[in-house]
Amino acid sequence: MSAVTTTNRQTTGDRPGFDHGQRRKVVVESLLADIFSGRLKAGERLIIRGLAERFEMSPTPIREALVTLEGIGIVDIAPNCGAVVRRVTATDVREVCQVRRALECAAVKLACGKIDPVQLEELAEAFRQRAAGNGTGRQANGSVRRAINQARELDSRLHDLIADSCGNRFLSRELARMKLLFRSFRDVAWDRRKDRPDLLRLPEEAREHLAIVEALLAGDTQTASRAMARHIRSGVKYWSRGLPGQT
Amino acid sequence: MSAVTTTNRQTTGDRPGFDHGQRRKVVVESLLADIFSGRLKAGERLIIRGLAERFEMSPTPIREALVTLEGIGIVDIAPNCGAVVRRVTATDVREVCQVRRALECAAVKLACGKIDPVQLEELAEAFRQRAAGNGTGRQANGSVRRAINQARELDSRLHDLIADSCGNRFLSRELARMKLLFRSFRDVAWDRRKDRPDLLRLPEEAREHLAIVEALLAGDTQTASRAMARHIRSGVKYWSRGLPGQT
DNA sequence: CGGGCAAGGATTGTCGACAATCCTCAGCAG
DNA sequence: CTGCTGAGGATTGTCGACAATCCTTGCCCG
Repeated sequence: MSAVTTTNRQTTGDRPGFDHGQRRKVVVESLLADIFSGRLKAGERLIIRGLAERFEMSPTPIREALVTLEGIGIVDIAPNCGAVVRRVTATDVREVCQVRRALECAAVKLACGKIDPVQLEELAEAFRQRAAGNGTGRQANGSVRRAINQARELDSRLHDLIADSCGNRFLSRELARMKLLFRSFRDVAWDRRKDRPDLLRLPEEAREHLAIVEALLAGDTQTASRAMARHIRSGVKYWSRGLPGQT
Repeated sequence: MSAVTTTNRQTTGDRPGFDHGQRRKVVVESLLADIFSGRLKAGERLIIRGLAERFEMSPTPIREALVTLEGIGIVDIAPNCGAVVRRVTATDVREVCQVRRALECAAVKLACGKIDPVQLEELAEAFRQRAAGNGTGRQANGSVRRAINQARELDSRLHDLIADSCGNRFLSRELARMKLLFRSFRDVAWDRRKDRPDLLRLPEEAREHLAIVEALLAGDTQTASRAMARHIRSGVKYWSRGLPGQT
């Protein structure tokens, strides 16, 4: 009955002790993958016994994994009521984006001048190609999907590059945590608007990215930070559109 | 043998089911208190069985509490090796402070104009009294302790007021999480330098706080943010002094 | 005398059973 | 027909025992 009665079979129980001390981790990662891939949707209940059967292990490590997910902020656990994939509201998106903006701007400032120019130039070239906005809205469906996936890929590469180069592991970890939340936001938004994907956003986003990369190449801290702020602010508008207004 | 064989007796096991569904929370809060009060020190091992006996409950909720603490970032869990109170290095302090600075500045900008002026004026008055620096270094020991506690109290009040007034619950929660880390940093620093407490820091800190409050009263976003940045930057110097250099 | 090795103890990680709690829904009074 | 009540089932939370793993210590061999 659950949405996750898929063909996934976790072969953790092959021989006893195989994953000893790693079970929690396995479950956390698998559930994250389920959430981001859309197999688990916001608001869905995570029933321990079911998960225990699916992962072929006892409820204990499952519970611990849910506690971990609660710490990440992607799941809510109500005492005696169980865990629920967090439901995302427009307010949530706005709030998290404000925090993300502060952190990404800090990261981009720190990273400025520390990033390998070759990689930056590579990204810049990719963004330049997409910034023109050629081919908007008259492609085949598969092509659209691919374009979006490529855009996501590039987005990830840029933000990861900045996070990894900022020289602050704690900040990098926080951004990674936030990225998890974002991916679920993004997927929710995508899901709600899959009938009319906002293709105009793609070249716009590429231009925003390009502005960041060029500022980084020029070593202009101020401009890079402002470009990042603009980029994230425009992301908020896109992601929060069509979401329920309040908690 | 443990440092926490104190007189604390947790009366959770009075009658079965009293704390049903709340045990993890109880343990988390109690352990946090132990860490911040110095009863548990950085590097100390958290042995499940011992904690289970102390809290009069089974190992399961204890383990879950440790997983929660790991998520907060105050404890490290190595698979099959157990949980250890995180050892803080100067690099850690610097890194966390950079993140905190970004968030606190964002919060103070958001909160500007939204805070009750009466409470601000109250705080301002308290800081003005302390900013003069009267009575530095020639007080009785108990008086010194009290002065420090009052300073901490005021510090908490200001930062909490800002966090609560910024209108962003997510940001507020992140700041609260970070505050937990900070309290442990602060206490570690205090512990390492208890022989020569840096009393000069107190009036300096009061002046920094005062600058923030006055900017908030004036509704000057820019100035408030800059004052906050300065305040946190000078905190880093104080806290990271005397800590081990690297991980 | 130093280094590798194995047995032992200590500790963690997992399990399945049971108690406590919440939710649903049928039955009944108003 | 509506609202309350309470029994039943489903689910969570807790427990104590056991298996797996790691660390220490003492021994043996080179």
